[in-house]
Amino acid sequence: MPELPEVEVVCQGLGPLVRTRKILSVSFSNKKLRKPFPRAKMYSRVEGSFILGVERRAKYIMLRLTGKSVMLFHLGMTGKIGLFDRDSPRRKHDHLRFLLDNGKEMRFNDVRRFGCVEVYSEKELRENDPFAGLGPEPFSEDFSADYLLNKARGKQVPVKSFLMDNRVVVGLGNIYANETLFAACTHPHTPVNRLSRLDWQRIVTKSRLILKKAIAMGGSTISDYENVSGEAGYFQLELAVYGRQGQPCSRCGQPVVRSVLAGRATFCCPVCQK
DNA sequence: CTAACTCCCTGATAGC
DNA sequence: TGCTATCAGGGAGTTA
Repeated sequence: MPELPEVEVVCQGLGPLVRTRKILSVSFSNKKLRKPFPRAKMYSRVEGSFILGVERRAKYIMLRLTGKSVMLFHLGMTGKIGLFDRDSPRRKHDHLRFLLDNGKEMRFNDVRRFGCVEVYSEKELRENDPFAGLGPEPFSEDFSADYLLNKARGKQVPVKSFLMDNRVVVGLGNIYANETLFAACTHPHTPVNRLSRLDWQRIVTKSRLILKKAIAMGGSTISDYENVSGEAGYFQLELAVYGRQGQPCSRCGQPVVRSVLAGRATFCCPVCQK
């Protein structure tokens, strides 16, 4: 489900709903997510704490808590966070429930269980940074044509796989990597060492444009993404190539072609993207 | 080292 | 109706 725009929309929606709220108790399902629940830390660091704020880093949702604690959520492919009345019926695949001091419950639901939840103290965060090794945020100055040109030196990975690599840049997943390359007129299979500084500049500019627009439109709902209020996004209506194999390219009318790159569905217009 | 492949898991959909 | 195969927004780990 969620790439940078979807995670950003969730964070923006969640913040006002939970900021200043106290977490009274935590409940777990009997199935583990990608990693086992950090139960001990949930009881010692999360229960009884207040939520100070919600931020996004890469595709993580970060809740800052009193007591110098941080709780991280990763939505994986099908993770969802929502606010519900404490007595409302639980849904299938609700794996975590946080009872708040206003009668609401924050619930983490994840069908495929590729998501995860972690709890850190600020000290642990500094000493054992879970974000170490991640590349820059797409909207940061560090994400530049020069940076990419340098990072790509001597590598032959296809540019689409490169953009989806967290160590290169965070937040771009399969949808937005495909869309960025279409907008930048760059073929997804191009080995990265063949791209010029100008090519990279186009990629930087277009990726930011697309991510920004996707955030403004509430993200892309392909099958089941929804924001904290259970609403779908609209950016899927704007997708130029993702999922559109056989349909005419919006620029030249030739059919969009689907291929597979590193096991991921890849879409491009072989005429417009060189 | 790089790049490709495999696996984690459930559910929707297509084809027989 | 029901079976089987394929595919899905991510990412970590293994293999050649």
